[in-house]
Amino acid sequence: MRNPPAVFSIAIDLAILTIRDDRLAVLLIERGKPPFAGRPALPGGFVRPGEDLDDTAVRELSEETGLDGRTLHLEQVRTYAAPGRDPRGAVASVAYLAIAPDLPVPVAGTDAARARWEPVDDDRLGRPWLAFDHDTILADALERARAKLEYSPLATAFCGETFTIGELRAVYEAVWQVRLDPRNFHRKVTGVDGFVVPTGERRSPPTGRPAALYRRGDASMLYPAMLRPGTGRP
Amino acid sequence: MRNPPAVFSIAIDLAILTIRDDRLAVLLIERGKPPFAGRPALPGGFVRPGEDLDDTAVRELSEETGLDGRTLHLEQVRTYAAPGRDPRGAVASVAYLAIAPDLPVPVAGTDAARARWEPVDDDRLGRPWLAFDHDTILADALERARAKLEYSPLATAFCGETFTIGELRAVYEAVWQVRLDPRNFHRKVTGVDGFVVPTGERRSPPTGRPAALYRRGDASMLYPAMLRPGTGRP
DNA sequence: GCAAAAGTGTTTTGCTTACACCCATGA
DNA sequence: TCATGGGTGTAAGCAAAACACTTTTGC
Repeated sequence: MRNPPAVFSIAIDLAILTIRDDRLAVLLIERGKPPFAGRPALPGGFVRPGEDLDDTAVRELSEETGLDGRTLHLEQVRTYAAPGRDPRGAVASVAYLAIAPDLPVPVAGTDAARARWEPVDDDRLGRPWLAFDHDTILADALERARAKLEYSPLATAFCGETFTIGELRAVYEAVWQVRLDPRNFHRKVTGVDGFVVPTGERRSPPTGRPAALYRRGDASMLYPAMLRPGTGRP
Repeated sequence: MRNPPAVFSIAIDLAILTIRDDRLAVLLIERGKPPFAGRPALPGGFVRPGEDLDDTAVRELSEETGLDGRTLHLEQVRTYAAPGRDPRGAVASVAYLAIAPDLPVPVAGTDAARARWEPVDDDRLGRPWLAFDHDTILADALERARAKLEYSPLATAFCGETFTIGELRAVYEAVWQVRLDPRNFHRKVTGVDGFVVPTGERRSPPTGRPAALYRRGDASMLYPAMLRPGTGRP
């Protein structure tokens, strides 16, 4: 054939996000060998024969963090295959976004010793940081998460089984990097049909009135949407 | 290595959408050889060595339709790599969504003889239709287009350089498969900052008052958004 | 004049915002 | 009783939906 197809390995790279200390954090590993030895990178690994992409994502999530990808939110973001993006050769990367509740610490696992949570902020994303093109991948995954908070119940994936409205608000504030009015937020969230349902339980904060506990409802889309402030005009 | 990476060819498959006779249409080719010989399929082809995914998409678009991908809207949707999705072996497919103005007919090109526009409706998408997993790919690409009409000026990509508000409304109606109130639509569209700008010209329809012509503005996001009706509650 | 499409005005209803205010708890 | 976060009330402003109405063309 005059124009033979290129041949690729396909890697899955995971942007695993959580909220720690009210700040957005991403799980990174320190690369042990070249290329980019010693540099932080998104965890990931190669698709094996007979595996679908989602399977690889679940497996890598488990191997790198001990997290169970079948119970976590996990979604494909996009694919990167620019020539030269991986010095080792033709490697396409399929990026996945994963959302985890606040965890004690990266759990034991094959590669967990090299893993750590790192805070993410717009400042850090503006400067070169991660190995390969992982800065771009992280930025794209984060933008996906930011957008999906608006019209999907994704924010609940950052929370445990039950959560308070205040915790849910902390998720929105950390991911969007904005301050939201607690009073309006409360009304908005509880007014969206199927977003959260009260459990009847309460939880006492360190100080202050106990907050009602909620669990995730069955809505897959939010209506009305939780629109980001500032997306509008000046 | 105990778990060697799988090796893939990567294909680009294009969901090229346009509006013809006020109906949404997709460009399909008839497959000439097995697998799926004689079945309709999305146009596409393999990534070549040294090519980035976007480059392949632009090249294939040109080869199959004569369209210039550099002037058209073209965006990656997602990647499919389920084992067995291509009987020929390990082929991953990166789906692209392309939007074209109404064209006379698929233009001459390498494979253009096999290409044709086919109307798309929800009815047809419900039944098996295309080769490979292209039904799924088309459905995902279409949903992407439907969603982006809400918050981006994507609809203008279906129109020529200049267009009337009525033509723009026809785009929304065809893609969303709904009827929109012409009067409210007019006000909404012209009220969105940077969506459309008047050229000062007019165009006479077969019958009726001449409509003002507009061209695309410089907004990249719409505010307020053009929300789909019916997404809400009953 | 008539049909057809363009475009404006008006009213109702619902969501967002801003902010005052009350509630329940630990120290 | 005070600080702190939880939660409700209210009013202004904007946007969407529904629909009456006027404008401007071809025939």
